[in-house]
Amino acid sequence: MFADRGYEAVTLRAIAKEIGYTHAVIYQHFPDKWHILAELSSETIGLLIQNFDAIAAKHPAPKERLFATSRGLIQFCTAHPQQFRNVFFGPENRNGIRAGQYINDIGTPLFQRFVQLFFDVARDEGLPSRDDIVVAHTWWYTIFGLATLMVIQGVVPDLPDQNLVVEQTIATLWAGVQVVPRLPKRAVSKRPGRSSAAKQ
Amino acid sequence: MFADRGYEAVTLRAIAKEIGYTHAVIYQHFPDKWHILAELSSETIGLLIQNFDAIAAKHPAPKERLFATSRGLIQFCTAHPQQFRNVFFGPENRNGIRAGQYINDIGTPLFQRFVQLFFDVARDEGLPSRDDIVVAHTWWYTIFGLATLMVIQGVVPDLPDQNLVVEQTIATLWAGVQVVPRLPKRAVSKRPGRSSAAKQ
DNA sequence: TTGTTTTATCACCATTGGTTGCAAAAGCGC
DNA sequence: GCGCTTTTGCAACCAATGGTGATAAAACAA
Repeated sequence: MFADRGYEAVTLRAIAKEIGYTHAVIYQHFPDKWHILAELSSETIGLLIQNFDAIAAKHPAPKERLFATSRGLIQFCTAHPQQFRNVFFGPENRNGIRAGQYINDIGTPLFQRFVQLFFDVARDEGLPSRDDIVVAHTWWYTIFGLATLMVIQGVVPDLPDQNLVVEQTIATLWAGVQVVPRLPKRAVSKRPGRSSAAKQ
Repeated sequence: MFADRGYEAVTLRAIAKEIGYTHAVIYQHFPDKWHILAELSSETIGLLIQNFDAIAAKHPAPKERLFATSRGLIQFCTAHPQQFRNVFFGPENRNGIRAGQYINDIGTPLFQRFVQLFFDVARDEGLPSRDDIVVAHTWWYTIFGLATLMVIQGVVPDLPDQNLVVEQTIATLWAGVQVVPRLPKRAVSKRPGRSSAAKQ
């Protein structure tokens, strides 16, 4: 129901009616509404990890594994857009924690798997990188960010064929990491402009 | 107040108290709570465009303009994280429209500016691209997605220096677009796996 | 049959977004 | 100043929501 109508639109009484109970009974299983979403989010991330592992298992060559899992992540997100939104961009509990953060114990392994995968690629392909961990972040952020934008509508209008953008992104990333330019050690704050570097 | 505490946490009565009125008075100026956010979002996007133009004006060389506006977008987003979230990931109105979509008339110019900028870069630098518009999307999505992940906490744990990731991303993108590999025309659906290509 | 624990419900609460009718106030022509 | 209209603000109210006991029914154990 959360996936169909969104978290806010689903009322506890509606859930109760769906399962043939009164809404009060739900509080014997969950401390509050938010924890229902947290439970579901945990399952979603579990599926995401399963998906990641299944794809990785099919591709022994690291480079192909990197490509396939990157595509797989995006496919998974666009296949379950509302779940993805609920997990990472959904409501916060009274402590300002989102479900994705709350179950970070589960989410972290996914990211760590990816970092390991990228290290494998760097070794196997002899990538000329020095800061592999930063480059790994770059790749991951790019893919994850792309998945996000494809799931959340209205950020960018008139997007062409999504698959094309995904492939172009991966191809561009790959071309980029093969060169992996030395960072220019640029000083952002060199210009005496007004306040920048706000860090929230 | 929305920027401080978040949309849901701010009650209309709290707003009314802040301005020294009753909450009923607000409905003489806005049809509902959501439209207050829409109005503020409109201002936010206006600032974003101003910011974009100001940065662009300072950099006559297209390549530097591309770099500077890319950094500027991310800086703006991380400097106003809650506004950014409210605009693009905030609540939907009863028609399922987010503020960012609602004021798309304002948001679209920003994207179009960027596309034009990228075309300038491609011409000026003699980029070997064929599908400039797709590559432009790629760059834009990557930067925008990166900004998103830096604003929404909890998606990726243990991020290293944010500035480093930004610079690495831009450098990688730049290295990539200078090569701009021919897309492999990969057939995602070649493998007979189960349902993919879900398009929401 | 007893006593105990689980399960579900009903009635209730405070708060929220939103509406309505009415009175005070502000404008305005004179 | 006076009478009239329009604007502005408010108190009271509404329905719905998340959440909370007190209590009764059911299940279980002896």
